Amino acid sequence: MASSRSGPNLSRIATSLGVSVATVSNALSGKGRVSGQLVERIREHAAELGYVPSQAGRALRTGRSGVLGLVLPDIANPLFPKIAQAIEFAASAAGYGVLIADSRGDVATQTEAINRLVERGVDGMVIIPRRATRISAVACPIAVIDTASTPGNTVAADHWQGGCEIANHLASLGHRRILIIGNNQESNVQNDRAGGIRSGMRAGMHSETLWIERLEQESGSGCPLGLAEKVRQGFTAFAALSDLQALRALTELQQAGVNIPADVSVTGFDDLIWSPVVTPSLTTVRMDMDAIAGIAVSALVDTIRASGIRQGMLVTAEIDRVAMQLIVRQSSGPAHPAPKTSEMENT
Amino acid sequence: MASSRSGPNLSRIATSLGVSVATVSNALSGKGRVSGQLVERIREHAAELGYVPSQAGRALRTGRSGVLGLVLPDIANPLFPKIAQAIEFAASAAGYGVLIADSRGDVATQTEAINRLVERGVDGMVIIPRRATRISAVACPIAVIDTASTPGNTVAADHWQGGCEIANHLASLGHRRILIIGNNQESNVQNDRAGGIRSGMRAGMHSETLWIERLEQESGSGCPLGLAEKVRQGFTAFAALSDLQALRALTELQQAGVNIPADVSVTGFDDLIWSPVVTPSLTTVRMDMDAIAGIAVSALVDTIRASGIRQGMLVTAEIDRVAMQLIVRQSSGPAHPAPKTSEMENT
DNA sequence: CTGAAAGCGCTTACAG
DNA sequence: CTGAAAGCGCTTACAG
Repeated sequence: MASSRSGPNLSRIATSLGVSVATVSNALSGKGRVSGQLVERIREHAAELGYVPSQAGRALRTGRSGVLGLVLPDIANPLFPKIAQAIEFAASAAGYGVLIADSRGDVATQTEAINRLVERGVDGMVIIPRRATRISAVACPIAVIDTASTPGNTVAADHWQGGCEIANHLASLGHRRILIIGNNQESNVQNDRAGGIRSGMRAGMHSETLWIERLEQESGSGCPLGLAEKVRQGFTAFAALSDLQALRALTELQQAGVNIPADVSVTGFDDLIWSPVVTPSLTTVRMDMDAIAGIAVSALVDTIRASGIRQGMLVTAEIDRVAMQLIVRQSSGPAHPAPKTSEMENT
Repeated sequence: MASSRSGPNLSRIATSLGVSVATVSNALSGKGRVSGQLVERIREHAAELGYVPSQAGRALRTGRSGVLGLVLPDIANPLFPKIAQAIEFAASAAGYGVLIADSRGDVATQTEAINRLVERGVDGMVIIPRRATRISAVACPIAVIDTASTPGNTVAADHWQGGCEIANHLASLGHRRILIIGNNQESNVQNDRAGGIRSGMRAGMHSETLWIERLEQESGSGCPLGLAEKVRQGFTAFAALSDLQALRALTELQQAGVNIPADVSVTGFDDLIWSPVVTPSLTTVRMDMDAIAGIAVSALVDTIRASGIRQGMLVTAEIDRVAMQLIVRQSSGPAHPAPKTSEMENT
């Protein structure tokens, strides 16, 4: 039994037109020298027949599949829709398809996911590594999107600078005591963001950092963060390292009767889908995923086009960190010395 | 220039072992009759050499790419991570890769996205159609995931029954006046959910429905929903048709000083990532995406394996609607006749 | 400007 | 049990 393609192939077009397959191929790809008239006739006929070129044939011959892999070790990440959309868009514009692979949060399976993609013959891949995972040698060019501070990185949002934006914003509103709320202390991204916030603070400002995962290990998953107590201690700004944590903070504070932004300000990171929709809408910092995806994909594509040999190599880009942009919404406002702020002095 | 594969191929293994490629192929696939000893030697050697079979060669020969397409016309949808993860998992377990395609919300480009996948030679595809889009004939088997009430459907969550679950839950808590909050009236999914809620209400219960998109067309995007006013009118339960709208309702009510669940209950749909994390955590209804994806993918794979001819046909499954499961969390509680509920009588 | 031919890596009847 | 051979659809030097 042979292949079971339904549509016509080059050979069918060729015989039906009384020319050679080579000529048809050349006419369709615009490569070889074919007379204008013939080109037109061939293209017309191909369109009539509904010719769809076989990727398999082309891939086998050229050694290129025209497909890029996207490895997302944490597909449950709420940023995922934006990432996937941006990568798919950039890849599609460059003529590539996108094959996804997920390691379901398991660090061990990341390698397996990568191998599956290699077996499927991807020409290259975009990897967003889980936490501090280092990517070992892979049989194709790879672009890594992570924090700029991670070594072996192709492109990243400038999370540190994003943190600075938040700190500046809060400082200019008059906030002096900031509670940074992160999820996981091992995350490079979250660490950079927190570092940026701290480094962007002005003289006389004070910050503490609350890591939710650590707290939950002691107090159980979904436990309260005790933010009302922090308000009593004089914190007037809650700077979460992701919009998910910001949302958690926002609702916990609201439930405790704290008014946002009259009493305290809340900020997030990433401009996730709910940020503009909650009340009050969330001040946050956005990364330009389209720019990042565009840089990663074009670096990858350049390498693929240039190299005859498919090697395992980390691709680099000219611009390797993309600025984040502050989006001021209603959840942040001027700091008013709270009524109960008497304790502020003695800490 | 020939193909630029880096690794060894069947021929290399064959000559290096002094056997034929056919035998190597048979040994590796376990198909033809090869002596146990030889099989072992071949496998060992292949592993040593790090042999990775060429999908392109196999695809060209068999006419099967081993890849499934996933068409998501609205990749920004917050359900997307769950869908993509579930499909990828099911496909991967069945030995298939997943190629994603997005039409960026544009109805017109849906067809284009589908065509791109066909050109890449997918063996079949899973389509989650945008709104009420009908899928026209496609050159490969397709599985459609939508509402059960949509004609031409492979499998779906039973959104109607999910609505009933919500209505039952609220009824048993003593709620009588329910505000249903949806986004778009054109959505089949949202209509089914709303219909389920209405049909699940008991005698003496009353509901109204608020469509956000329509409201925003008049009052501008991001406008308040006026829920505090609804509370004054005696509504004690707010049943959103998605967790995103539930979140919007929850924060708007909290901001207005309404206590949840003491004063009113809020419920959602889909168990999105933030549902367990907000305060109070959100009562919602979950669909078993793994089950749905499993059914869609296996129906697809069965058809692909069975049919020699790659035709455009809608695949059907034995189970075509999967029950949704109520998850009771803290945002819903017993209805107390509110202090200002005097108006309840006269409406 | 056009065509004949080779070959990418694989699988599958078929012959031995 | 093992091998020789054909052929999937395409592209690309090369010859004419």
